[in-house]
Amino acid sequence: MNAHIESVADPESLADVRPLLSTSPLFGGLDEHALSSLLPYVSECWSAAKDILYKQGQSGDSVFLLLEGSMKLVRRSGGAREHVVRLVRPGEVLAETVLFSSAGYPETAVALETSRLLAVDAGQFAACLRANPLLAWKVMERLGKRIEELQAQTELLATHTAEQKVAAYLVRRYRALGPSDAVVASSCRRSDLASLLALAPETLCRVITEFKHRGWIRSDKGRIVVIDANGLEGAAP
Amino acid sequence: MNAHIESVADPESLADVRPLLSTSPLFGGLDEHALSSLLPYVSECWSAAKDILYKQGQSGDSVFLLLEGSMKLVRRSGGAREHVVRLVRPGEVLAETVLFSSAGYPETAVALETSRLLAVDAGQFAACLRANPLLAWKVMERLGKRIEELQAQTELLATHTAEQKVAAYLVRRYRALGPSDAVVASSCRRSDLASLLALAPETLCRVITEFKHRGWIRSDKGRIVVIDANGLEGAAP
DNA sequence: GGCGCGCCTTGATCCGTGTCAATTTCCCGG
DNA sequence: CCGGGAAATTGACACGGATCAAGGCGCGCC
Repeated sequence: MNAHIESVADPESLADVRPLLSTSPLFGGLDEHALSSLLPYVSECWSAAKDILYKQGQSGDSVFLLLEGSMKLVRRSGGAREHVVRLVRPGEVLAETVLFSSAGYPETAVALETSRLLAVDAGQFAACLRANPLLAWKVMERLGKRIEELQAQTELLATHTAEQKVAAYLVRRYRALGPSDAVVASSCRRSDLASLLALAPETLCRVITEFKHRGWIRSDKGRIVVIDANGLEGAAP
Repeated sequence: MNAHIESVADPESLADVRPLLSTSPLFGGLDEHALSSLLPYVSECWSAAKDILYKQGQSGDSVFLLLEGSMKLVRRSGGAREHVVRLVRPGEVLAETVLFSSAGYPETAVALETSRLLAVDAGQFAACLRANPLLAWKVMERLGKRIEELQAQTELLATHTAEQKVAAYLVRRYRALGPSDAVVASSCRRSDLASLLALAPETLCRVITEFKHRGWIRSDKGRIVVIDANGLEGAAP
C-alpha cells in the first residue's frame, strides 16, 4: 500500500537519476558539480494508484519531484472534513515547505494513477541550498511560482458563483498546459475536483453538463477537454 | 498622494536604516558584511493613510518591509470587482514575488494608516541573494511562511458558513499575535475585512454582532478584541 | 459647533447551492 | 460475459447568504 522507494545504493537507479535531474525544471541548468553533490540524496520512487506517498503530520524527511502520473494533496483540518488542496502534475514539486518547517508534512499525498517521482532528502537538500546559490535561486523561483498559484487559488475560491469557479479553473489549467493540450482535468474523480473548488460534487456535475450544452467543453470519461476557451473566459470574470 | 521615499544619499536616513535592518525578522542575524552590502539599496519610506504605495501591474523595482502601521493589498482581476487579498502588519514583507516575476506588482498596496517601511531595490537584492546563501535561506524561510499563510487562507475560503470563516480568521490572527495582544483587526474598514473573507459587508456585520452577543469578542470602534478564544474555536471546525 | 457625506448597522426578500434521495453509469473482479 | 459496488448523474427541497432598501452613527469639513 505504501510507496516503493528505490534504494540509493542501487546502481541501476543511480544511472537513471542523473539525466532525470538535468532535464527537470527544478534542477536543470545546474553545473556538473552541483548535480553531483546532490546525487547521493536523490532516489527514484514509485506510487501505484491510491497509494499514500506521505501522510499529513508525519515527520517530513523528503521533498518530491513528480516525473510521471498525477497526485492529489489532501488536508484534514480540525474536523473530520477532508479537503483537496492541490492536484499535482508532472514537473511540479511536492512538500516544498518541509524544507523550512519542522512541523512535518502539511498535507497527505495520494497517487491518482501510477506515478514516478524523485525523492530528495530534505536535510541534505537544505545543506546543498546553503552551499549553492544558483540552486537556491531556482528553488526561490519555484516558491514564487507556488505563491502565485496559491493567490490564483484564493481568488478562485473568493468567487461566489459555481460557474465562475469552474470556468476560471478550466481556463487557468488550459493556459498553464499551453493551448496544444486541451485535456485539462484527468485521472481524478469528480468529487476530488469538486473538493478542490469547494463545491458539492452535485453542483460541479450540473455546471459541467451546462458547459457541455454550451459547447465549451467535452467530457470524455474522467477527462475534461476544453473546446472553446473564449467561451469559458466570458463566464469567468 | 503618493508615498514619499527618502533619498538613499540622505546620511540621516542611512544612519537610521542599519539598526532597523538588524532588528527586522528578515535581515536579523546577518553578519556585518552582508548588511553592509545591502545597505546602499535600502531606503526608508513613509505612506500616509490611503496612500498608494504601489499599483498592480506597475513595473516592480522594490520589495518592502513594513515597520509600523498597516496596509491592505488589493487585487483587481478581470472585471471591475476588487478584492482585498491580504492585510499586512509590522514585520511582514510586501511584494516578495517581484524578486522572481517580471510581470510587475501583482496587486495594489494601500496604507490603512500612517505607515513606515523599508524599500529594498529588487534587482540589487536579488544579486545579494545570489551572493549570500544565509540571506537566501532567510528569504526562503519567509517564502515558506507565506505559502503556509496562503494555504490557511484557501482553507478559510473553502469553509462554507460565514460564522466559520470569521471565527477561523479571528482565531488565526489571535494566535499569530500571541495571546498578549487581543486586538485582532484594527484600522481597516469592515468592508475591507469582509472582502478579505469573501463575504458581503452586511453578512460580516451580522456575524460580528452575533459573536458579541455570545461574549466572544468586543468591537471597539474599528477594532475587534477577542475575549473568549475558546468559544471562537468551537465555532471554527 | 453644526452640517453633510460615507460607512456601519438592521431589516426583508430572493436566488444559488448544499443536502437528501433515487436512478443510472462505469469499473473491476468473478 | 456477467454481477456487485462505488461513483456519477438527475431531481426535489430547504437554508444560508447576497442583494436591495432604509435608518443611524461617526467623522471630517466648513
